[in-house]
Amino acid sequence: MGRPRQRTPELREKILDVALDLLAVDGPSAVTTRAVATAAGTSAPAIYELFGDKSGLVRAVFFDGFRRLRDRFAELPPPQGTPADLLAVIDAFRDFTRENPRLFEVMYTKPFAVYAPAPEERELGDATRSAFVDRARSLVQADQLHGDAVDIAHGVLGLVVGLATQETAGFLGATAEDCDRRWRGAAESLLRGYGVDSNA
Amino acid sequence: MGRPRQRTPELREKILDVALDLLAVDGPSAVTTRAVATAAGTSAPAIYELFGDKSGLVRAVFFDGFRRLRDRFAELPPPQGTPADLLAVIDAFRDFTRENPRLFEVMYTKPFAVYAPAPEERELGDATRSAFVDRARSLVQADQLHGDAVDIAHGVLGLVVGLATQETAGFLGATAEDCDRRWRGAAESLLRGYGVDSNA
DNA sequence: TGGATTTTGTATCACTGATACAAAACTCTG
DNA sequence: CAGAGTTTTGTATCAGTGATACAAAATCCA
Repeated sequence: MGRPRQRTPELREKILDVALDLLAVDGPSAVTTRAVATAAGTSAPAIYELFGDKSGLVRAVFFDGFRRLRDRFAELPPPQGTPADLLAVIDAFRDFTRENPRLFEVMYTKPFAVYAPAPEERELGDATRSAFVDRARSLVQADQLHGDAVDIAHGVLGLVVGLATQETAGFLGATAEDCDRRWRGAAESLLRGYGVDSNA
Repeated sequence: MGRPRQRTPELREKILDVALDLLAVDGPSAVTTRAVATAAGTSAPAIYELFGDKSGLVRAVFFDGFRRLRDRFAELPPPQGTPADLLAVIDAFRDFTRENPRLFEVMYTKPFAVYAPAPEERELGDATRSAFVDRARSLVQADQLHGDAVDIAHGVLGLVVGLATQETAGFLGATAEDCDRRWRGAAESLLRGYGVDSNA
């Protein structure tokens, strides 16, 4: 008995969808509690009941971004045991950041002052690591790359995060050809460098 | 005649110093117009007279960051014509980001919703490019690296921005040794990879 | 000393995140 | 079927932010 509930898990998803949409279209400054609530057909306090506070909403966006990225990686063809396996992950990562630049920024930079992921949140949400680490490990075991697989994965992730940051900000190059060439050259060079046994 | 001026270029510098300090100590959310003005011994409208608006203040912080980074690069020993020249720039860049993590974020990510550098501002403020590009060009001419020097510089810059982003956020590694090893491994591998003539 | 002039800081606005609480919406009993 | 009882919701409000109009302050000169 009592007034029927409207602040359901379904409304939570609706709010999250609206937040993702506002973020993608008009950027972080458009994601205000009032704007999100109104566009979702409810009022601001619903966000606080369903997400705790605004940082909870941004956190949900953050996790959803990593879920989508994981789905993207899951569509990749099975690894063949060559460095091209890692190049495929790099390409998929880049495609994702070009299609979802604001979402990428929420995941890897901190456009919202109210939310910075704690290390454990980062690990939970980070689907990236395993895609990189698993392939790096296979390649190290196959003697195609040399060094610690986790170190290599962090290096590759560092490169792609940096290139994507520069590209989404418009500073990687003026033309698509410039950006393509720089992505490809850097990715191939890094893997080539990891392929050399520096202790040999 | 009239009331003596207080909103002088000296006060502008004072305000900028205060903003840099508040940013470094308490992060972007501590840089409010009131807090900066009070700490500088003036009132909020002075900021608007001297900087236009808050994004103007953040822009000044942005430029000051690149000035400091350029000074850091200027202290580097003269290039010797080996890939170690670029490794030295990479090390100096990393040192800078570890000593000024919030400032680095203002320069390369967008922690303030109100300010994103326009491409021409980025080029003006970017002392990074020439330090990387000049050395890359020398190494390409000396046949130590292969490819376009500007492309290589963008690739190296991408790597260091990404690694620094991850490190300042605490996601590059749990210990200093982890971070050191991953920086070194990635930097050396990338340069090693650029050293191979992929068209040969 | 007091008018004229320039500069400053206070008071205020719109908007944001956040929340208290009265109105709304429903169930069930007498 | 009226209305008490219960639960939920959205409105009204608060403090803090970026921004600005304008009265008060501070000076100079007649």
